[in-house]
Amino acid sequence: MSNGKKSKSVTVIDVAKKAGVSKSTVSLVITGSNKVSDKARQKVEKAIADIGYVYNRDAASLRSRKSNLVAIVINDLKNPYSAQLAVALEKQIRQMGMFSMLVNSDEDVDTQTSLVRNLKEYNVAAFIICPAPNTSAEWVNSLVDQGFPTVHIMREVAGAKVATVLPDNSTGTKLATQHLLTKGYKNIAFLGGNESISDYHQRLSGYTEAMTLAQVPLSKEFCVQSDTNRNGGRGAMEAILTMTNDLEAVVCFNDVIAYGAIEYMKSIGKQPGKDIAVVGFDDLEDSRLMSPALSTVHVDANQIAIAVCQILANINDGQRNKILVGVDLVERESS
Amino acid sequence: MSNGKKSKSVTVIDVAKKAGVSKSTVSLVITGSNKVSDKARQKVEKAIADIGYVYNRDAASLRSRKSNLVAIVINDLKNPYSAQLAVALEKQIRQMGMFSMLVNSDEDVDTQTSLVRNLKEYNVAAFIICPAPNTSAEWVNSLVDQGFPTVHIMREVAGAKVATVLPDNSTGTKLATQHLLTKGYKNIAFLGGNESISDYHQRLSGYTEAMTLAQVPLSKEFCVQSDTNRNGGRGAMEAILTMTNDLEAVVCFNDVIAYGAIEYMKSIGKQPGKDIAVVGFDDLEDSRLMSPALSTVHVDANQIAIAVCQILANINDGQRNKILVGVDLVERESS
DNA sequence: TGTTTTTTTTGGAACGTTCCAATTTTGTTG
DNA sequence: CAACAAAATTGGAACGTTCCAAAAAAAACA
Repeated sequence: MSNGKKSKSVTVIDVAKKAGVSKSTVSLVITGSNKVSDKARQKVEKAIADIGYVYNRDAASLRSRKSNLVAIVINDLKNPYSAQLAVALEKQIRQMGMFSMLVNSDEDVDTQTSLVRNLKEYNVAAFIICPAPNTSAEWVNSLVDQGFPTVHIMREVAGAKVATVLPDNSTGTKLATQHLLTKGYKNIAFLGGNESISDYHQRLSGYTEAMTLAQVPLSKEFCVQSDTNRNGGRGAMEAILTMTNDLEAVVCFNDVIAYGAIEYMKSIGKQPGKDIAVVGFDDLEDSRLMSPALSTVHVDANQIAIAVCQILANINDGQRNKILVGVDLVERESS
Repeated sequence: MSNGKKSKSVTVIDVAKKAGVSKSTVSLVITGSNKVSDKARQKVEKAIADIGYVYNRDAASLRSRKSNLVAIVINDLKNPYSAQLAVALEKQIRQMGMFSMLVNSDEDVDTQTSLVRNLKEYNVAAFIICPAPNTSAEWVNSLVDQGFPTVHIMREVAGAKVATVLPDNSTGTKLATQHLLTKGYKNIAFLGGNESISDYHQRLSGYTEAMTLAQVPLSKEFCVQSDTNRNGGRGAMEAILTMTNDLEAVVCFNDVIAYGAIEYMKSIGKQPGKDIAVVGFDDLEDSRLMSPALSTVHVDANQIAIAVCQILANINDGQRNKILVGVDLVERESS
């Protein structure tokens, strides 16, 4: 890519000449001002089309000190829920008249740091970040203090003074667990996830709360941590089934874990929903389509995106709220 | 997001003052020039750190007419293979010293048009596009003619004069089909996909070529088109199984289709790999992890990303090559 | 040391836009 | 139609950087 240098470009002055007006008028038309006559506007618009003019946002942004670029820093694009969320955010941001750019930290905090450093140089108007593990509160706070409007999603960073949008994790697993309890199961395990991410604690607490409320004794062996991928779910299910024969149901940290768990069950001839009930978390598209369809906690990505944009729209008020987005239990064949 | 306007910023001049040199020297340090003394460089670097200076790429890009932003326009981020590809591209682009921004057209050609129009305004150095269905050759050609280095990936646009990187689709399905033929199967169907995307034809042709070479008669009913998602695969398998009882094996348009097909098979008590052999295309991570593991055609996203970057690095030579990236058949339990 | 060569540093102009204050045009009113 | 108010238009300055040609400093040489 030798350099990416462009030859000389068509500017607002060329447009002005062609349209027989001043560059200022052209600028007013471009920025959609209402203090320009229809006649002038039409002349300018025609000239722009004729001459093949391309707006230069670098110049505009330099001069006006404004930007309509919103950066979305996703932790792991390969995760289907992250992708879904990214798409929802992109759509919502575009509806605000902003332009979104997506980057992927790949769960690596150094990559995240480097990405954000670069994005600052590009003069982004706001950051939407799903923080990588080990993101430090100091780093986040300094970003905010530098004046960059910032919203965290999905995960909390302890000690960070930043607006955050989360699904109501604990209510989700609580609903899931109560659903299983209502069906009469007592030996219910909590499967997968691991302590290094904030939502693990929240989801685990919903499970323990429901169990405690129902006065069902908790056992440590019934909480098996794992990597948050399919393999992790498979391994976690294997681990628990080697420990006990009485398992009746599992609440999984997320759908992908549930997929792995179900796979292991099937491989040893156990039927999900019959031999062992399974509930997931996220409600990925596949969960509805698979067979047996997976019961799961639905987290609406659009609602999260909307909440994020509401915060961004009012961020100058200095709000640093935490918004919990509601979740629903979706009962399907696996429970 | 009222506006995103920043207060007055620390500039290269402030750094110069602090370091006791001229702004030109600061600029040389920032851009990594080698014609600056170590002493000066150190002073500048210290000043930058002390004063909290942030490089303004808008100004730099305006003045230098260069950019190191590469736009990746993905057709459908929710598709797991697309996400994998996006991540691989991002990584490779970063290794070139460029910065990538990702946007999603969601298979909609109007969205794609609008995104690219915007990205031009942001002065991107290059476009990597996985074209949405119905992308017109004129549009692509005009983009290229305007001087924007452009590479298409995964899909061809008929008549477009643009560098393109594709997996060797026809070889992939040919290998898959020959593998099934070698196992002694004759009644082999081609499942899923649809004519509106260019790779469908290529993958179908690999299948027909292998069948023809082996002198196995082709039947039209054995090519069932479908949506390219899990549901589509399920429906396609159902459709073919209501037509015939003799089906021995299927070559699927991609892995996701294969997942749906397998799901339907299981739901009616047929075992993939035993009753009917199944081969996919893409080699998603799940294909290796699922049970039975899916035989499939492996398409290495990293290789595609590398090929794309090679083209970008030499694009000023006016190359508009088509690069076919090699594929491998991965034999697993499903066949 | 004086002279030449090489390396390093420098101030002003330029990139394409928006802002601003001032000017011109248009519209309104008595 | 004159006098004023409102609306529309305008040219120059500014945003923060890089480029360039020229000056200054350092190094090399006789």
